[in-house]
Amino acid sequence: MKEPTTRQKKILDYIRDFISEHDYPPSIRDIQLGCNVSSTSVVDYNLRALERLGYLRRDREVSRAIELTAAGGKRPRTMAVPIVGQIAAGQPIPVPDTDEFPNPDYSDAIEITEEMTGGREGLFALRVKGVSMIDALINDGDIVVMEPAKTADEGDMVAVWLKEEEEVTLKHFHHEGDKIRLQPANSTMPPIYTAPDNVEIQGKVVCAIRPMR
Amino acid sequence: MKEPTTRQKKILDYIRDFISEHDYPPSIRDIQLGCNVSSTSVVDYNLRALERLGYLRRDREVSRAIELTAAGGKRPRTMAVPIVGQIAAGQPIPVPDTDEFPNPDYSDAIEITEEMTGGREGLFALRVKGVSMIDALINDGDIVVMEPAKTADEGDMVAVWLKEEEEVTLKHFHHEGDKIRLQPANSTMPPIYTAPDNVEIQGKVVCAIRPMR
DNA sequence: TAGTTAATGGAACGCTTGTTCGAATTAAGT
DNA sequence: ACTTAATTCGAACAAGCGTTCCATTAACTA
Repeated sequence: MKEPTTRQKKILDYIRDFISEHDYPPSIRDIQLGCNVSSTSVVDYNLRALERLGYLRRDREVSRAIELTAAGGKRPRTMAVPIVGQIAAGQPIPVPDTDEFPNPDYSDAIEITEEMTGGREGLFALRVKGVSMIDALINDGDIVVMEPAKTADEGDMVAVWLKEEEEVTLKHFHHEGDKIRLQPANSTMPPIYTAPDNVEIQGKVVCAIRPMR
Repeated sequence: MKEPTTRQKKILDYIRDFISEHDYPPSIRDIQLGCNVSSTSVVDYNLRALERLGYLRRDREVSRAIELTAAGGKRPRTMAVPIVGQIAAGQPIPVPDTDEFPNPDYSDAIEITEEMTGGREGLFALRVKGVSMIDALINDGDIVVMEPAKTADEGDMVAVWLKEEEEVTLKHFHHEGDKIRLQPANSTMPPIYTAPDNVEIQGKVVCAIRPMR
């Protein structure tokens, strides 16, 4: 792709900054002033060039209808993941009813970039209570983002409810013969071997986040 | 806070959807058409009400200058944190030269919501190499977001370079008498006691993120 | 040197859009 | 029933704003 000129780069940066600050795009005359361009027609000229190069999109005849594309540095999309409850060793995790979406109105939520979610839908988050997940390298207060799931692929990190032990745990999921091997993320810790009908997969772990207070 | 009326809720939803679709806010007449309102003045009237209620902000006399606030469902702000290198036990962490900002043009970056950064500036991120940070409950491949710092407050989790041992470690920082106590996040692990002139603080850990492949 | 294309300036035109005003309608309170 | 406030309407005004046209300058090519 052909590179934008110095002036076009400047305009692109200005649009980026303007949107970041105002949450709405600049007008042509805003750009004119902000980039020391002498005429609106020059701005229009360069915007057309940038549009042709694929850095932005415009709705003609509509004021401020400038939309930056990915190449132009579009703001990444995020999604609000509701924090639906806690996860602790002694109780199954609360999996939200997907029918209730999209208006669960939970008290708290966390924003995750699409980069993290990988486009997955229906995610929910749990706040870790206690240090029982320490072998998954997950601490008290951490937040785990989960995807509802009943089954898992080899190696997925999942939240499983162990029926016999009556506890939930976060482990990497593996088949091993006619048993299930649940491997802690901390590879120095020993795995758990158990029968398939003792494990109930409650969700896949999408990512874990540890905010420092 | 007083609740918006049915019509105002409808307008709010319309604005949200419009921005989500177009990446720029609607004009008053867009809202008029989209919400089946008979007059632009009614839209203006209700926008004023919504503004007074704190659901949005407007720049007067500027077209499409509608900005949704948090209450109104504003898209959260994010910042791109450059991944400037790796963190491993055997080498000091690469702290970026803050003078180079804001155009380091690193190959990779991670988007963090302002909710995480707490408004902090100049952050950088490191990819963890190896399992040497396991006592900080941080695994191989995790990403730690850091804030440049030469000093730390009690309890902060910091990246410290231990001169004598010639290694970097992530610990909670505490003063204890004339010594420094470096406490692992995993409270079952023993702390390190060392002399103040043996520790060189390289940055504060803002948060840790573990994407699942 | 002449000719072509890219880039810039300046100005004016006309649609877009926020604003305002008076009046009508409805809701709420006394 | 009367008053007052809250909403809605329709219309018109004025500033905002994208567009267009023409002239000018610079860079490149034949």
